[in-house]
Amino acid sequence: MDTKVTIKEIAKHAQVGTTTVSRVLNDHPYVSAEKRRRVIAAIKELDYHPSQTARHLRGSPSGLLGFLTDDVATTPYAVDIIRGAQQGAWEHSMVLLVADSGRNRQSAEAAVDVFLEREVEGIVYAAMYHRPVDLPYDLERAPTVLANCFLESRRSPSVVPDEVGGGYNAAEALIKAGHRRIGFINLWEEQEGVPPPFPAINGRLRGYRQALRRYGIPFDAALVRFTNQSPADNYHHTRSLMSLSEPPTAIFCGNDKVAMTCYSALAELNLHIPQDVAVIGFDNIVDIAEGLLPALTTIQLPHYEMGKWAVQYLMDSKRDALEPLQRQLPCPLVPRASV
Amino acid sequence: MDTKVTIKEIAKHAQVGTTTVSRVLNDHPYVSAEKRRRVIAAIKELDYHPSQTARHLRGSPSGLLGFLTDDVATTPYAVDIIRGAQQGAWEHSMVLLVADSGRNRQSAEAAVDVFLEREVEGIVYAAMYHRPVDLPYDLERAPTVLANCFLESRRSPSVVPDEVGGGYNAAEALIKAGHRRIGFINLWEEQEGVPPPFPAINGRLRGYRQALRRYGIPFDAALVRFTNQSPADNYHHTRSLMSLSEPPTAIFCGNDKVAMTCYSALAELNLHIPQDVAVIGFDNIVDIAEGLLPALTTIQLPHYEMGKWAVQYLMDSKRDALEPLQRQLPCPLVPRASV
DNA sequence: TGCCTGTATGGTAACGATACCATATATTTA
DNA sequence: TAAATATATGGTATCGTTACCATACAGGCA
Repeated sequence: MDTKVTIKEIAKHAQVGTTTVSRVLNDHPYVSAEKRRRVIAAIKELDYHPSQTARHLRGSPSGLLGFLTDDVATTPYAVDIIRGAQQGAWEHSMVLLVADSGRNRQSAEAAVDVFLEREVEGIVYAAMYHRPVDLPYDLERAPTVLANCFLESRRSPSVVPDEVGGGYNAAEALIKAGHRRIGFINLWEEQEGVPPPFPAINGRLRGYRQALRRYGIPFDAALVRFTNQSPADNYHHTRSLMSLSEPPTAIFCGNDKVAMTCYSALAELNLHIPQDVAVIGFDNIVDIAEGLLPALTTIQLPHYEMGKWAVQYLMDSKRDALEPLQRQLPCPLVPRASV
Repeated sequence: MDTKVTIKEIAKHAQVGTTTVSRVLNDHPYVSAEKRRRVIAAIKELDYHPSQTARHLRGSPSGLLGFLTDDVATTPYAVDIIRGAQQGAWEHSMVLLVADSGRNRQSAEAAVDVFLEREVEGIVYAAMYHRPVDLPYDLERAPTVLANCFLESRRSPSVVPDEVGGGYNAAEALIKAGHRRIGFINLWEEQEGVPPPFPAINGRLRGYRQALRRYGIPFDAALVRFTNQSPADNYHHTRSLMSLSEPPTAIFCGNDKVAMTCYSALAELNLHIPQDVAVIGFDNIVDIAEGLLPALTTIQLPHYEMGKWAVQYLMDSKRDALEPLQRQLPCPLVPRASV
């Protein structure tokens, strides 16, 4: 690189003082048209770019946001959170600094230290699946918004998917298509025999029940299953549901992967989708949903929106303390051909 | 936040000069054990963190790397490139600044300007699928490494998947399992009737042919198909392959999505995988590959590795000019149950 | 004893941009 | 016409850190 060009050289080149150059750069008044013109010409000619570093040292905000994830790579589209955050940051003329917290608390602390050394104006802590988390650093250290996760204590603002609404939307879509017996293969993840606190599981079930109630359909526990998400288990539950004395005419699958196995199981039974049985998924893993035949109707998780919201909220409440608002974003229906 | 604590306060608190504090911070010699102890104590007590901004202004390198993507979100795991880059950066004590280039050249230029204003030490330009690109900014502006894409001119170093090797690996896995008639449903993407230059397509086909040649199996053009990637077309080609007078005993699918449709088509024909027909995919979209029954044997794209390599190369050749090395990383076999 | 070298220490000028202050001229108002 | 105000302009201290310089004193050597 050539030696970087500074404001001084612009000043010399345009035959003005450095102050005048600074005034032009920041649109301050009290610069004659003639000098402004000369300065702008010099900037163009020398390809000058102001140093953010110097600006920041002088007192301007850093223009930096930290984005910290747990790197548990589960569902691939969760990374849309980062795209949303990036977009939000861009709209506020901010840049995103990303790090992942690694597996241990120590390297997470280190990542936050790195953020703070660069004086980020805020941190988005994002989880790859919706769950409660322990923040791996002291909350006081920087304004923080949680995305796709939350603190049990609710002391930080957070933005998460409205799982209840998503479950409701799924069930309602099936009901509106005329179904009254709706199987539900919900997710499950044992942890030492204790029911997991994951909002996806309980929330979607509550939404499912709400929809039934709303449309006057009695709840039948036999229709609700829990899968450990192995294809074998998904398969088993589909078969089991369909062999009930009064089998469902529609199946709400806990996620698109379950739906995928469900398709195969139904195909083996020679049941056609959606004529014989309607199927609805959850997550909108596009590769799966559009790859299946017929294409899978499913529910979208608002990953992109959560990332964007988190940054937005961080920016909006810049000066004030951060209200620990717990925001839920809708999980809309993505209608395709399976209902 | 409290007013940030500076080196001066540490100096006062430890009753030494600022220079001594700086020396302790940077492990310079000529500090007595006693003063070193006092300084370290003061740093701990006041929770001091040095300002990277000031350091950088003073002349240290910025410690920043820019990561720029085209945001064409296609295959979800491509974002592993960013994880790899992040990991690589971390290992070099660098931080990653991410931006996406937006749809148009203009906003890409703007993103690069942002990078340069912060004096990134290098830029990784990553594409979401393997292809030739036009760099949306002037190469001279910063040392650049391309990941998952390349310049036609090859003037910048780049790291891409070894598509030929991947195709070879897939075909070889099938051959080693005893298959001699191997169908290949390759990808295709028409662009005004002109065959696309995408390396995935040509490379994998070449690999497939190499493997056949290596094992003395004659090439049969009837076994090679091209799909526009719509489920309908994938389906059609599977059926068509299986209705040949001498149908294949194994099918190499251009990607996992194709394989997914292939599974359904074979199920309808009452053909079992892998007993009747073996299937192999490409991409290792885990949600698909592990969700299918039987689990799909496939080829892994080295996304994570490309990200990491790009950063590594950028760092290794920091001082010297960047040799325009064109690196190919292997696409290894991921054996599961479908072969 | 005088001089060098090695150790220890702190003052201060940079780095690049901006805010404050001082100054100078032009324009308005009493 | 004098005074007050608006417009224009540049010098310089400052942000937090480090490099350079100056200083000081210890011990080693001739």
